[in-house]
Amino acid sequence: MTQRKGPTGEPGAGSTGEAQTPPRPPRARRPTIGDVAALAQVSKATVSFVVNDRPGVSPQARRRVRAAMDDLGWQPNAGARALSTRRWQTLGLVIRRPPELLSTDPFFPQFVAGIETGLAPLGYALVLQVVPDAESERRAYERLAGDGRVDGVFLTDLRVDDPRPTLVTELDIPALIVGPPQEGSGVPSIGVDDGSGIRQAVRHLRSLGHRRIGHVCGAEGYVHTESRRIAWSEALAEAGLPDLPPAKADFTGASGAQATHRLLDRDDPPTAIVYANDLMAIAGITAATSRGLRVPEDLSVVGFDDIPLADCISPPLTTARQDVPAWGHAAARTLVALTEGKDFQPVELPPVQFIVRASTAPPPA
Amino acid sequence: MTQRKGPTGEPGAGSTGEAQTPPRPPRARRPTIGDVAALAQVSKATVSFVVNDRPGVSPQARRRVRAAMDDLGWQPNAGARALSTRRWQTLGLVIRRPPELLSTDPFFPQFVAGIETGLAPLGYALVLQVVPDAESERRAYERLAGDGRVDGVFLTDLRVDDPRPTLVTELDIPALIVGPPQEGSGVPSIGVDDGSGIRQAVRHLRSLGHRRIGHVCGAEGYVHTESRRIAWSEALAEAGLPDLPPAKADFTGASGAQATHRLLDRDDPPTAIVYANDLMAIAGITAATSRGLRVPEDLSVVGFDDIPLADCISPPLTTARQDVPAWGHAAARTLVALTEGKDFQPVELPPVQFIVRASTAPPPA
DNA sequence: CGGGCTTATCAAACCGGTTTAGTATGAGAC
DNA sequence: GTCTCATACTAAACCGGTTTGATAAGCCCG
Repeated sequence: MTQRKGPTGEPGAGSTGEAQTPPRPPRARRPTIGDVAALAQVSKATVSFVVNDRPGVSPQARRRVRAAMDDLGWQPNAGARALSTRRWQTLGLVIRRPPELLSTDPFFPQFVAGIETGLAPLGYALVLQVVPDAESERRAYERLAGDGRVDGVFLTDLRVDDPRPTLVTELDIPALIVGPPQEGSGVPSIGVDDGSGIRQAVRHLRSLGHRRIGHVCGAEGYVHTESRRIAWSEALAEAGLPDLPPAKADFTGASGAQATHRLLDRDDPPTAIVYANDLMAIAGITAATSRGLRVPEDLSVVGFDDIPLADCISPPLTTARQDVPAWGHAAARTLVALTEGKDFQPVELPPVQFIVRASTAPPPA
Repeated sequence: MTQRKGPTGEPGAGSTGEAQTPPRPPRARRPTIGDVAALAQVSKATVSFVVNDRPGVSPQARRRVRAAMDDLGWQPNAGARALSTRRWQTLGLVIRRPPELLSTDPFFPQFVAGIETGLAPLGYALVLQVVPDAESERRAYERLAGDGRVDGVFLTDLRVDDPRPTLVTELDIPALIVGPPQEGSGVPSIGVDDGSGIRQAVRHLRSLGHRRIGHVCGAEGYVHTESRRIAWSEALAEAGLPDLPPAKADFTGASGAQATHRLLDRDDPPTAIVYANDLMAIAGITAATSRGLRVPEDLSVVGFDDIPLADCISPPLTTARQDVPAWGHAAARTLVALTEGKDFQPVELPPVQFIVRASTAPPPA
């Protein structure tokens, strides 16, 4: 836990009791393009041409410059370059999550990893901000856009009537919505139809013979909460099944358990429940089991996300999975293209995959 | 999924078939310090003094400058400022994780959130890189340090004989190890003693009457895998309990289940198992149950992390929890201080908390 | 009323790159 | 031998801030 200050201890200093810390050696000045130019006996402009692969440099000069770069271990300074080119090679991601949901959501780390795979080969970096509330969120975007720290921003976890599409338009910064398109917002979007996972779930349960299929919603106000609820509701109608009121919850395990109890307390309890995420589904299994129900014999359960735990529990969870890293990858490439002034090209993403495990079975007779 | 191009549709364009996209309006030039200076009728230097709260500006001038800033909505350009001050106000975090572990680990998102709470008030930003292997990891640090994009870097998930402390010393960039101190590395560190959670677990099980307490390790090569294994081993010795060979695993659910079976296949199977993380512990419960053992009556199980699911499953998991956001917060403040040339001050973190739930009980008679 | 001293202000240099406009060189055409 | 015309190369301007050194103005005092 203590820092070694390098090999040169000061033997006398210790006994004096003074805080006589040996001065840390100043950070070495890094070489600049000027140093490289001098060593290679060319002008700064020539060095710049070489590193940016532009024509008009003789092979000899090019060699000398490369040698000088290697010699000095020079890398162009990102700030100086950004100042000239007005291109930061950096994208911004602002995540607004209540702390209690942060470590539960499998989306965020996978998405970030996917973004990286898209960004790294392009030499782009990602600046990340995690904010607790709407006000900090707005400030975060304003700062990112205002001080020119990023070339573009992602908009994730859209809410209904989200102010951010308007905000980024005002801030005049390239942006990409990660999720279903927001008609009329003017902001391009990239996302998969996650309702399809829910529809597959309902069809799967219907084909097993279920007729009363409940739904436990995610946190209110998110578009992906709504789209999953609506997909469930429409799939019921399409299958000619009776409507049930959806049980509100908020993606947390505790809320999922409560919602499960509410559904099972009904006079006509569902024989199957489709949850808006796996965490609630697993909590729901536990809740049902605690009431003496067996899963899947008495109650079928379907989750959403396919978290790593989904097949480590008993019974293994039937759920829907999106290829989140691929999504992040595509989002990164799309936003980079947008910041480079290219026109928006919609991208095809791998569809949501429905995974049947052992938490679903025919309803009790 | 398609982009609206603004309210002015071009009615004729559609039928021609040409890709006659209306030219996107160029991004507006943002105001510069010069614009503010001109509007306030002062020099750029005076504006700079005002924004940086330096003395030597009359109240009148100060007012005029502030008014002009508000009028134009000016924010200093981060790159230009960084170029002059050589301070980026940005920290780097490189995460190297095999993809399959990325979404399982509760540490990473919480830690990032904690970093943010430390960084945001200081006006600092975080650039994040996620890399798949050692080679990309080294390149990531070299790039971050070399192009001056960050003022300092975090080192997380240290491995035994990790090359990074040496690397950051060579790269001459402020760095902070997140985890137990690496003696002799010269790199300061901040971390809690996570062995204490394991020791508490062993003592807890011992006091319940257990005598054969097994351990399922994390992925090989990580210092936190080793420190947990060693803590378990030492705690056994200290409690006068017989040594058992640790069961190797890699933090994944599948490996945890396998390791559990190996332990339970022994002639003298343990009556309690301490897992290096919750995911393996939960998979272990499922594995044990599938063999007809009851948890906790026949086998006690202890996890590590306290993931949100830990108390949503049956039985709720006894586990150890660290205050990861606080850790991230402290790490951020410490690294910022380091980049500002201040001396390293070790920080006291809240200790690991041991949480007793229902997955532990006295051993069978 | 002139000299010393503080305070407010600004022009210019600087950070480290990119880009532009212009010069030097040599080959090829006539 | 001169007149294009590429091609290789460079000096200088520029990006948008910070910082330095100099100057001007105001004040107090003898």
